[in-house]
Amino acid sequence: MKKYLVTSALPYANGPIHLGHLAGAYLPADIYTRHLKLLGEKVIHISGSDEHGVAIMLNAKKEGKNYKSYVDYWHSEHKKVFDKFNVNFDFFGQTSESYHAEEVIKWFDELYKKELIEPNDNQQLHCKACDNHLPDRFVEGTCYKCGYTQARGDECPNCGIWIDPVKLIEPVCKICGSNDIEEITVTQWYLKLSKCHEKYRAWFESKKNTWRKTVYPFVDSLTRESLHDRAITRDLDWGIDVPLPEAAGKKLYVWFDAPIGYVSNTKQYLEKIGSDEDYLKDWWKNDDTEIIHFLAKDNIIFHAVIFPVMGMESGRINPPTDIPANQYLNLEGKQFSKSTGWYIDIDSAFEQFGADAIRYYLISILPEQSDSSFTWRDFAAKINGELANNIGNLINRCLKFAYKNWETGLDAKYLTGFSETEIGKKFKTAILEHKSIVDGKEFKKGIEQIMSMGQMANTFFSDLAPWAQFKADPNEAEKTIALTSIQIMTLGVLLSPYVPGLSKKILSYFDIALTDTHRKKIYSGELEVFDELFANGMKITEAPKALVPKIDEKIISKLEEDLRGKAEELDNV
RNA sequence: CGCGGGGUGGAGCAGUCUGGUAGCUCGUCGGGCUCAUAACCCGAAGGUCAUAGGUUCGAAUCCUAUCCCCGCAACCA
Repeated sequence: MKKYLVTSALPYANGPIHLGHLAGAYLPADIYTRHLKLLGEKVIHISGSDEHGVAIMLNAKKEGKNYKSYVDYWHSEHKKVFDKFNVNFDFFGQTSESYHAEEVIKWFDELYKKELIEPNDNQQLHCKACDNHLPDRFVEGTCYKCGYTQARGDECPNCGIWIDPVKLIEPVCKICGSNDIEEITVTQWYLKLSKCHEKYRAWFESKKNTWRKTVYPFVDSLTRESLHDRAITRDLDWGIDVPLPEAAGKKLYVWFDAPIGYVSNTKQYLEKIGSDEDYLKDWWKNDDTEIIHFLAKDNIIFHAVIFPVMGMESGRINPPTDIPANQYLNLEGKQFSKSTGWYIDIDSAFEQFGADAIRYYLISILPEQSDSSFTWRDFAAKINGELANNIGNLINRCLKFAYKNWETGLDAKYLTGFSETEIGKKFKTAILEHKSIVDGKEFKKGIEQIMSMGQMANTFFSDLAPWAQFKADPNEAEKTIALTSIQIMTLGVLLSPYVPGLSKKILSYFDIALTDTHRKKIYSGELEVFDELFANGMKITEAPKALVPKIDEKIISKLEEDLRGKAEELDNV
C-alpha cells in the first residue's frame, strides 16, 4: 500500500517564525497532508525544531540562558503559532533530545564505515577576543580582489567572487567587532560527497520531469560537474558529540544532524502511538513510500543534494520523491526583517483576523513560482472580494432562506438525486479537477478552483431565483434551496484542507454528522453519497450570521501606517 | 561575462516543457435582481505577452543577443 511521508522544514529555534515561513513550508505541507488524509491515504506529517548551531549559541549567551532552555522556549513558541494557525503535525520534535542523537550517530557510523567521512586539516580564522571560530559570515574584511571593504567571509557582495576567509585583508570579527584575529590550523571531518557524484546524479536526473522548474535547474547547475566535500564537524560546545575518540570535544555540524530529525521524529512518533510499524522498513526505507519535503528556496541545497546522498549512502532511508520548494514571500515587496521593523506580528494578526483569513490569503498568494508579496491592501481585497462575497455570502443567502422558510427541515425528496442533476455533474467534474490539481501540489490553483465552484453555486442560485419561486410554487423553491445546500456542504468539505476552521463552521449548519467515509466520498466526487446522507431530510441548525466578516478599509490604512511608522522609527535610530 | 527565478491588459497572477484564434481573480464601465455581508447574476471596454533579431505556414511559447527587477542558494538554519 502506498504511503506518504510529508515533512516541513525544521524551524530553527532561534526567533519567531513569520508569515513567510508559514507560506513557504508549513501551510503547503499542512494542506497537502489534510488532502491526503481526506482521501483516506496513509500519511504522516513530521517536523520539529532544529536546535543546534552557532547562531543559537550566540543568542542564548546574549540572553544569559543555557542552550537547552533557550531552544525549549522557541520550540514551544513555534508550537503555539502552529496550533493557532491549525497547522497540524503528527509529530513535532526537538533535535536536542537524546532520541535524535541516537539516530544521528547511526548515520555517522554507517557513513564512516563506508569511508565517506574523513578528517582533513584546514586553515581557519579565530577571534582571540571572543574565542570564536569565524566561518563565512562571521567575519568581514576587505576583498582581496576588488578592494571592497565589506566583503564577507564567503562572498564579496561587490564583485561576486567566492572568498577564502583566510585571505581577507584586515578581517574583523562580526561577533564582537574585534580585529584581533589569528589564523589557526584545525582538523575537521568531511563528508566525502565528491565520491558520491555519479550515484547522486543517476538518481537526481530521474527527477527532471517531475520537480518544479525553480528547483531542478538550480540543483542541476550546482551538481552537474561535481560535488564538493563538506566539513561536518565544528569546534563548539553545543551539539551532538562526534562519535570518534580522536574527535573528542568536537560536535557535529548542525546541518548534518538537522534533516535526520525527520527520521528520528518519525521513530518517536511511532513509539508514541504504540505502532508496531518500523520507522525505516515500513516508512523511510519503503519503496512504496513517497517522501515529500516542503521547504522554501533557502533550504533546497541541503534537501536536494546532501541529505539525499546521506540517506542513499548510509542505506538508512530512500531519497525523496519530491521537493516542492517555494520562493519567498515578501512584505510589500521587501523581505521580512525583524531588525528593520519590516515585519508583521504574527500573533496580533491572528488576534485581529483569525487563522482562516490569514491562511486563505497566504494560500492565494503562495510563492510557488516566483517571490510574491503580502500587502495589507491586497489582503483585504482578497478576503472581502473572494472569501466573504463569494463563499460567505453564498452560505448566508441560501441557509438563511432555508432556515426562515423551512424551520422543521427540508424534505428528503428534494435532497436526493443531486449527482444526476446538471449542476451535480458540473460539480463532480470540478471536484475531480481539484483533486488532480492538489495531487500536483498546486495549492494556489486549488483554492481558485474552489472559488470558481462557489461562483457556480451563486450562479445556480441566482438563475433559479428561489425568492421568486417561493411566491409562485414553494416546492420549486424548496428544491432549489435543497440543491444549493448540497453544493454548500460540498464546498464545506472541499475547503477543509485550506481553511479548516471555516470548513467546520460551514458543516455545523447542517444537522447531519459526516463520517470520514462521507467526507472522502464527497471530496473525491462520489456525490451519490448525498442520497444516503439525506435519506431522512435535513435541517439547518441555526440562522447563519456573516460567516466571513468584511475587513474595514480604515483598519487596513492603520496597519499600513503602523508598518511604515515602525520601519521609519528603526531607520532613524 | 557568479548562480537561479521573474518581466503577460490599471493591480496580482496562469499559460512557456508538448508552437496554432491571449486566460483567471480583483478593479473599471453598462445592465439585471432584491434571497443575502451595498452582496449576487449577465454583458462590455482594456494587452503589438520587457526589447531587438532569427527559425517556422504560424511564436507569449523554440533559438540568439540586450535591458530591468528579486534572491543568495553547496561552512547564515
